[in-house]
Amino acid sequence: MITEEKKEEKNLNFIEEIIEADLQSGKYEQIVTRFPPEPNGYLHIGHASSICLNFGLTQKFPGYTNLRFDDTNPVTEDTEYVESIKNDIRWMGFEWKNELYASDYFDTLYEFALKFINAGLAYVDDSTSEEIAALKGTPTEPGKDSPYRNRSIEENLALFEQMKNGDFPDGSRTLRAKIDMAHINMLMRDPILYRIKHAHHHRTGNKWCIYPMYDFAHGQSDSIENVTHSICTLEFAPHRELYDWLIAKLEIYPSHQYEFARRNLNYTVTSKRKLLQLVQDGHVNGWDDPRMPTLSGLRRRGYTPESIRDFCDRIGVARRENMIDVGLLEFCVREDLNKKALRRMVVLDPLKVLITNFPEGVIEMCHSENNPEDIASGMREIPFSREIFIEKEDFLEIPTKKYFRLAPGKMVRLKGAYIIQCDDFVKDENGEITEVHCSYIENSKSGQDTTGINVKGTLHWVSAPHAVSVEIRLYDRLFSVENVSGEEGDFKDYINPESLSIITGYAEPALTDTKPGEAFQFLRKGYFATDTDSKTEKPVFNRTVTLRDNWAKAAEK
RNA sequence: UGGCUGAUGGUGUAAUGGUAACACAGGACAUUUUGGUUGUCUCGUUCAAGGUUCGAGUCCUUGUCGGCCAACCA
Repeated sequence: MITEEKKEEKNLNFIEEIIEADLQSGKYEQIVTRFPPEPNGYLHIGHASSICLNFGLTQKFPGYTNLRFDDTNPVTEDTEYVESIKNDIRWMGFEWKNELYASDYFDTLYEFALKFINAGLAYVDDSTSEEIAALKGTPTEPGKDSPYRNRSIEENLALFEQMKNGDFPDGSRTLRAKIDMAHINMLMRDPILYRIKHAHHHRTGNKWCIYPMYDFAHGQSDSIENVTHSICTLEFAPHRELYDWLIAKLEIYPSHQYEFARRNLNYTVTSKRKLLQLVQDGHVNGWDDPRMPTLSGLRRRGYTPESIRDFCDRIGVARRENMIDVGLLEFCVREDLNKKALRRMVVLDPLKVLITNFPEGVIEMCHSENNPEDIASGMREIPFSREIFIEKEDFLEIPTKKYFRLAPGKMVRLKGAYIIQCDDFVKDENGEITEVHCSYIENSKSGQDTTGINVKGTLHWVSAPHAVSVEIRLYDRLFSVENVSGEEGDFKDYINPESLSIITGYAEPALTDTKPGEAFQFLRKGYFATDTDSKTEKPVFNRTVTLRDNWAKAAEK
């Protein structure tokens, strides 16, 4: 027990190690982190890592986590996204201390800009974006000073005031920091601090027509909020130098930035730009399409927050490039659902079976456990009759070796009911098997079997007259290649055309009592979740994930 | 010809100068009224070359390979 605890404490990721050291040295008594989404899209599985990291840190160490919307670009942002983001974070099981917005600081940020101008550290540049780019240089060549770089403080003040007042059109002027056009770090070559955008902002409305850039808003917001550990992804590492420089020159609270590698999942994309395109071009049915790697899509698909948190724990946090197998995500949801999901029998591809020695018109009730992993979930009744459906793939005219399902002369157990033996089958003119004739073995009923017969196969089934038709949506991976962004050309060329197929299934009556979001295991078929489209008269289910299938694996070889 | 950053089984993550480990994936067996679950076993790893050291995945040097950096995006 003691060694186990010790081990758990010892296995810290690199950020936790930094925090542990900061706490131990007395640098901080508590930590403050923040989750800083831009409200320009829905949260996806990659964000889940960041959420678990930022919120998890302040569960593990003293302190708290804020939610801060990084809303400095009004043209792409919207309250719809704000709401979905808040909803998704709560669904994941986390609660923020303060709900904050970078736009709350626009006045302060404007003051900061003035301070910079007065200190001779910022200037208004009349150059076009092309001119700015041309003078910027390249990673190997230094840039050149803008002709507007040495305006007087008074002129800069006046011009910036006019920018704020809306005297200039979009793109005509910017406010730039005066740092060093020859700096080895491109981001330090007089970065743009403010730009003109005559656009309506989702929170400040039309109050502003100039908006701060990320670099002049993010670190400043961190500082205003006394964020101790500002955690972001690796591509922001070069920004850190600017982050620190701005805070130092402003002489404000020194937050510190730490970067970790974003988590990449194979067979999927996690770029808001690409996800937006999938939605807008109609390749999927919205942000919450169950094929989407968005949290709302995963939720609708049937993934549980527990399984996603477990996934994030397992993949950990590091600084190296990675490509995580979606198989791990699937493992996590199976493990969670195995404990929770009620078992139901649903035939997806029916084949009629006639129990020839079972009396016509008789209905016999069978019983089966709702979940063998959870005795408390109880039992349910299942009607049995002379005519049932089994899965087409569960009968073979000529069985292959090691096939222990139904075949002429063979016996199988019907789950929760009788052992049956196949006596005969019927083919249509196309050679298609349309019906199988069996006889049930007396005294072999589940729970009161006195026959001593041992069968290898157990099949799921449903009584034909009692079968309820339900809509079932089967999903496959959205992309057919492992590393979508590693491929040439348009990523949409790699969309899997068979990512969705809709079929009708035949369910036992107990399944009809369901509400959207509920999870079931369809015996031998997989985990399914009731869809938001589901109605009492027409239930709809999404396949979350199939069961592990060793037989299918063996059959492939 | 630049800067920053990284490299441990197929994948992801540990090992903080002292026996390279855990999980997933793969394979085998057992159990099983779900070919599920569970259990047992198994496979396989330090980018390379030098150096320091009694001892190097870890420290040093050089090299190789990967990622990121020239949006009025974040």
